[in-house]
Amino acid sequence: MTDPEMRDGFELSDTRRTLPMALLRLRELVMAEFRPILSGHGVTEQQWRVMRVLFEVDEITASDLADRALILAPSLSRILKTLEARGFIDLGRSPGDGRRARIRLSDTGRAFIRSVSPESAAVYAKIGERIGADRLEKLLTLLDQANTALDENSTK
Amino acid sequence: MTDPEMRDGFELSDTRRTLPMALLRLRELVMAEFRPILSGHGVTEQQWRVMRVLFEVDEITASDLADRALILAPSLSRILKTLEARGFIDLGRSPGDGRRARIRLSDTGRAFIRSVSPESAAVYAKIGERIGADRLEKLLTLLDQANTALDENSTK
DNA sequence: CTTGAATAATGAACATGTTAAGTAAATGGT
DNA sequence: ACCATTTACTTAACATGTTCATTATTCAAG
Repeated sequence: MTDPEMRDGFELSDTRRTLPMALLRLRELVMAEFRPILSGHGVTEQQWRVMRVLFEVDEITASDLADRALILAPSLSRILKTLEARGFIDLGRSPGDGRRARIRLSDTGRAFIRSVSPESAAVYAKIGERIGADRLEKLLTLLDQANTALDENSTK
Repeated sequence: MTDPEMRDGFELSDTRRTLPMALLRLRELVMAEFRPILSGHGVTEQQWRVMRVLFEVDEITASDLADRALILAPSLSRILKTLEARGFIDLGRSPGDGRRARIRLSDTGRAFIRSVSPESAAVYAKIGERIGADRLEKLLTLLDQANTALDENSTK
């Protein structure tokens, strides 16, 4: 414990009620439900995220993929190698710009997503029920608003 | 893109509006503000989290510390070694139970926390302003409620 | 057309996440 | 007292996070 008398306005908040911890805690609880499914199919959470994005876009650059999957470029490089080795994706180069990678989900990868989707969607639905549909909606909205608020005066 | 006609009630949500992604995205934005401070003082986010908890409890077990800092036991083992090598913590064994570790923040560690606290608290306050005080409160409350909802029928 | 700066991706090094296996100390029955 | 089980922690192995350096292209002057 800290001395209760030294209150100068710059104390740290209780670790149990800070935004970063609250976000991390909930995320861990949610992912604890998904992880068994994914590992049961032999993919990590991040590999799944990458393929999910690819499932939505048909073709994308590494930078854009990294942005949308919330994965740093160096991590993505490694993940793409793994996914290509498994035949889940096709890697190429952008015709117009030789620096850019062109990434696509293969038919195998697409079939894989489809095969895991029902389980994943079912778990997500169950989570939604436990939290409560309207509460979840409010939460997503607030998260989105906070996101926008912090993203504005960013370095971009 | 997926065929729009195959809607069987088990489709995946748009990756940009799922709870795990929203939580991760906001967390990354928040931590992006803190990371420069912490790395400027030579500690990682996780090391800081561990020391923050130790700052609050004076003495704790490895398991309990792992729970409160949201760090898995194997990671914690490594982190504790690092922190001990820097002289930030004192490691011992519980007198009553030889299996349990007894972990305490050293005076050096305590002084370190105090020296970084003002910057950390200032950043947290700035984030609170950007998001809005009442919105942040609502967010923390919702996060806590969702947390409780998912934690109840857990395996414990 | 050449060269220096910017961009996209990768490689390297170390810290952490994640799961499984291993070790040592307590616990509960017999 | 003995022994199988449980508990608390540690190691190991591999994937990812994080920062910095490097390579390959492209771009932008000049």
